[in-house]
Amino acid sequence: MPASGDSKFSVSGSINAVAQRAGVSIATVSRVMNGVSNKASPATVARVREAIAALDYRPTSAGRALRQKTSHLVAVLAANLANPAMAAIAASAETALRQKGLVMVLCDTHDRPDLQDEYLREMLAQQARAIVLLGAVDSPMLLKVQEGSTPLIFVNRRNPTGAESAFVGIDNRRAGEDVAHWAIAQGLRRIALFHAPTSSSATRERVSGIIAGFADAGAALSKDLVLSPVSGDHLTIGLEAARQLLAKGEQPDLVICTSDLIAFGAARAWRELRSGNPMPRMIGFDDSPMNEWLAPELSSIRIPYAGFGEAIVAALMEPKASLLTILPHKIIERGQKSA
Amino acid sequence: MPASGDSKFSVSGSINAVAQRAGVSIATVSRVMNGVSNKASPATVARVREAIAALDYRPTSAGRALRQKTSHLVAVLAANLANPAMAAIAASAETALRQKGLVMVLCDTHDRPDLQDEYLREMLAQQARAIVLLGAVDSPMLLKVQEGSTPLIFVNRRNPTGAESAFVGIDNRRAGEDVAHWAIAQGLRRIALFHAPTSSSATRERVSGIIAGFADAGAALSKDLVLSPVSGDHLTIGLEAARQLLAKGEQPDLVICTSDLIAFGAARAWRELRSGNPMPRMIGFDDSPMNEWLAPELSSIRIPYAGFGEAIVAALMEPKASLLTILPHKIIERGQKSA
DNA sequence: AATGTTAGGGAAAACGTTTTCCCAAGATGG
DNA sequence: CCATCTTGGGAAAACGTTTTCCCTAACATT
Repeated sequence: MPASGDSKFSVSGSINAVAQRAGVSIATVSRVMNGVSNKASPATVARVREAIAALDYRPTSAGRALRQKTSHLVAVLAANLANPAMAAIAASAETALRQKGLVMVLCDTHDRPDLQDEYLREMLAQQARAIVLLGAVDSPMLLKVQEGSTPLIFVNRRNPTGAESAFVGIDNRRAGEDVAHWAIAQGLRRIALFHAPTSSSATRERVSGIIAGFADAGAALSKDLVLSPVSGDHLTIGLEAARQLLAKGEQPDLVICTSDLIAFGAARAWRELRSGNPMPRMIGFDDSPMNEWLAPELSSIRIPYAGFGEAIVAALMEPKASLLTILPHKIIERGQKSA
Repeated sequence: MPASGDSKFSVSGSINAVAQRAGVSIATVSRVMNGVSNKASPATVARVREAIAALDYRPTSAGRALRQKTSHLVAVLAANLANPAMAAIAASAETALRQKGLVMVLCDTHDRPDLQDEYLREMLAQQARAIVLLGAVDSPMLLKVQEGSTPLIFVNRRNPTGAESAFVGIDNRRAGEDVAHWAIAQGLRRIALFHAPTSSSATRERVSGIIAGFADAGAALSKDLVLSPVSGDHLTIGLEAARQLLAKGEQPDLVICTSDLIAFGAARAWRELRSGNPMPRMIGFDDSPMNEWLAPELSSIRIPYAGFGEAIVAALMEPKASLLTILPHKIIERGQKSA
């Protein structure tokens, strides 16, 4: 039994210093830290706590990770950090994870399968506690990872491999229908739809919801007002689509865009056109946090960013309880000529 | 000497599997991976490489971190991820780090000392290779950390503790002067200045540059057009400042804002004012990537986001060579009534 | 009084790497 | 032909935790 004062020399591992100061073994220190309740008397716990505080000790994560075969890292692989909506979701996730003592590692896959795979590999090597895919894309490693034991959580876009996986997001199909019904209720008749590639389930569901919504109301969309230019980012898609539409001499009452970024791009096309065509009303999806400040004319389907963090954490903690978390969306109307 | 085929049972540690397959010891596998050149014959290297590829092996980072007392993680503590400019810098950093085999851990300190400290602690525990402070705030842990051996890199804002540290950013003072000279050259006379709290060195330097620039030209700024409301985020600062100005019945030719976010907030005040006051010309700092699409009337000092990543990595690799990295800025003019 | 049972806590193994010693055999130099 | 390097590579220590055993006392139960 070491007397509580005999610290002739300190042994390696900072936990040793704590143990020495508290006059206990490192096993006890570890147990106190991890809240193993039935293995230490209140007095011992107090002594250890004091020592931890006094030495400002925090266990080195490598040692822990090595032993437990898992780290405190939670990987968030985002498809596009330049999208303020994704950044907002990431920020919310980070706060929620932090409260559980987890650390977010944020990566930008740029929607590229190869980069996503690279990150998946790396995060497996890091023994990430879980991997959150904020806009996943189909990729070879994704298949392998879901065979492993690392929890996978899909946010916004569903698992592109088709397997059933934890999902957090809004009901995109329903949101699409809501937009259609709203447009009809507003008396808007000539409707254009600009959308991203349908490889993303979110876009696919939104588009089908919109089309179905109009069809149900007997006001089917005109095919040649539905545009989906192949192009890199959403901003450019919007710009391109708008140019194509304008080139046809069309002037819709409402432009529906499957993301706010597409709407931003489209708006630019009308703005740059000095020929006096008025900008049509527009509605997007996501309601980027900046909209309130920068896009006063853009209506949007607001997704509850702030809620994503909690939902992700819940999906992580209760893998089975919440396989599917559908958050509520709502239409934010802006730019009415008269209210 | 194990025959290359005798894998009766696999030993723990995936590196063992590789070693067995290649018919060498784990030491050799490790050496091959880490490029210790003089310790393996070309034939052996080839066999090991083959085994690594075949087994899709990647060393577990915990083992490595434990032994080497450092990880591949580079922490980036950002003051505000909702600011698209910061997000862009983070994205650039991530790409650059990735290319060096490093992994970025991105955290949002919300400009709060307590959160910054919490993250600093955590990243020390993670044995982060380096800590990048993208907008640091003064905090107790910061003092301690700089006594340690973990490299600290300050981006945008200089080390608030006053100690000399690696810095990456633009010449804010000079940028401020440039804005003043540009305004004068444009013939703009009645100038308002909205700025954030001067606790940030970036803001401080910008403000002093602006004031000096006007003073040098014999056109000193009028004190009561310089506004700096105390308020949480920059958007609100801008909104508040504009409202205060409008309440005074002032209508400036140009509003200079020390960040684009402030300008966004200010613009909103004018927009919401239905009394017909035309929106003055505005110029901000940072030139958020979205400006090109969303803020066609806002001029701005563009900082080269894309260059930050490389600069940060350089500061990391050559600690002494590049203690101070000053990147070039440039004025982006927008919203001239006639060009 | 003998026998569980439980609370409290220590010793040591285990986790997967990297790296320090070692060592054998061939090459080189005298 | 002996001594000395060099080259190639293995055995084992070390890194800082967590966790599995183990042990001792004290207490409760027959």
